[in-house]
Amino acid sequence: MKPVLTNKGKYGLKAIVHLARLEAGETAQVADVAQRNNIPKKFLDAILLDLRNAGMLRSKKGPGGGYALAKPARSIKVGAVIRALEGPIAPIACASRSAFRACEDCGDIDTCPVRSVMSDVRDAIAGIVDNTTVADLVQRSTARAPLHADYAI
Amino acid sequence: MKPVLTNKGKYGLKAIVHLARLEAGETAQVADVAQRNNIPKKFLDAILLDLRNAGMLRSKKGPGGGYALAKPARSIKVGAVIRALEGPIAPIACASRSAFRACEDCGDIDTCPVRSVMSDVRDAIAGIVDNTTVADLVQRSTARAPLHADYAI
DNA sequence: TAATTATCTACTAAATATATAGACAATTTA
DNA sequence: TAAATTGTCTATATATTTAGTAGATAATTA
Repeated sequence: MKPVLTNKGKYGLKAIVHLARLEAGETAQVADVAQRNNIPKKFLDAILLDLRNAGMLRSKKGPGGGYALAKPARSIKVGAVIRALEGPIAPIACASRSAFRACEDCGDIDTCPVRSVMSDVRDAIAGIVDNTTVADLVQRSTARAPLHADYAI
Repeated sequence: MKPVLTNKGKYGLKAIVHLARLEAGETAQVADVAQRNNIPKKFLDAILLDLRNAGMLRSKKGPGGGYALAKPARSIKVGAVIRALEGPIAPIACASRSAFRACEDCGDIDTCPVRSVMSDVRDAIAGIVDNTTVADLVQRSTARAPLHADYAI
């Protein structure tokens, strides 16, 4: 298995977490997001545009402009970000729900053992990415203490 | 996400299921496995060699030779086949157990939200592929009736 | 010895990932 | 209105990976 999550997806997730940390009404510029996260600026341009076109971000041109979330971080699923930037999450097209396509070498799709196990994998991946939100990522990246730290002082 | 399971892995799984269906002591030749599964013969050569070197198959040269499983199908995990042919299953190197590698752009690996969620994804994938054996695949590809068909005649 | 079958090395072509360059459009502020 | 700023769009370039092919070599059997 080669890069399932490419740099594009990784950069996009890092950037949207960055934006989710902004105060309400605040915007961040691409150059700043790029620098703070070690992302090539021009590459990030295209990534943020994809996320904007997917409805997750809003943008504003000109001085004082920049990017911000278009909706609450808790309503943006990690799976949506990944699908917008990388396409379907299924390990193989014949196991995809959103972009199903039969293999040319496959005789009977209903009894294909590869498709069977890869469908299970697809569901397992979706179970994680569609039940984790950008807000969850913000919380994880902020919390440096172990879980249940609220029991401590 | 691009091809997580490439043709190499798909062909390898199909081939090992083919071999798992053989009678005990029987072997199959590469040309036959290739033809029956619509796999390019030369490509399959390299794939079976990898699986052999990983200890899952045994081979014999000359007339009457061929390939066979080196151990019971129920002891060969799908995850082992995939790892042998495609490398680590983690979606990103920083979330891999067997081939961990930090991202160059990552500041603090312990609080990286991308690594956190991708580690969950890795565990979810492993939960499937390391709990499914080649014997399971044989069973699935044979059973055409719905589950619990044993209640029917 | 001849036929068969796996094994090994090298190479090619196509697709994908990872950017970079530069013009253009919108907005703000002086 | 002019100038600076910032996002948007199109095109191009390079490196890596995938997917496969070609051909020689080694082992085994009949």
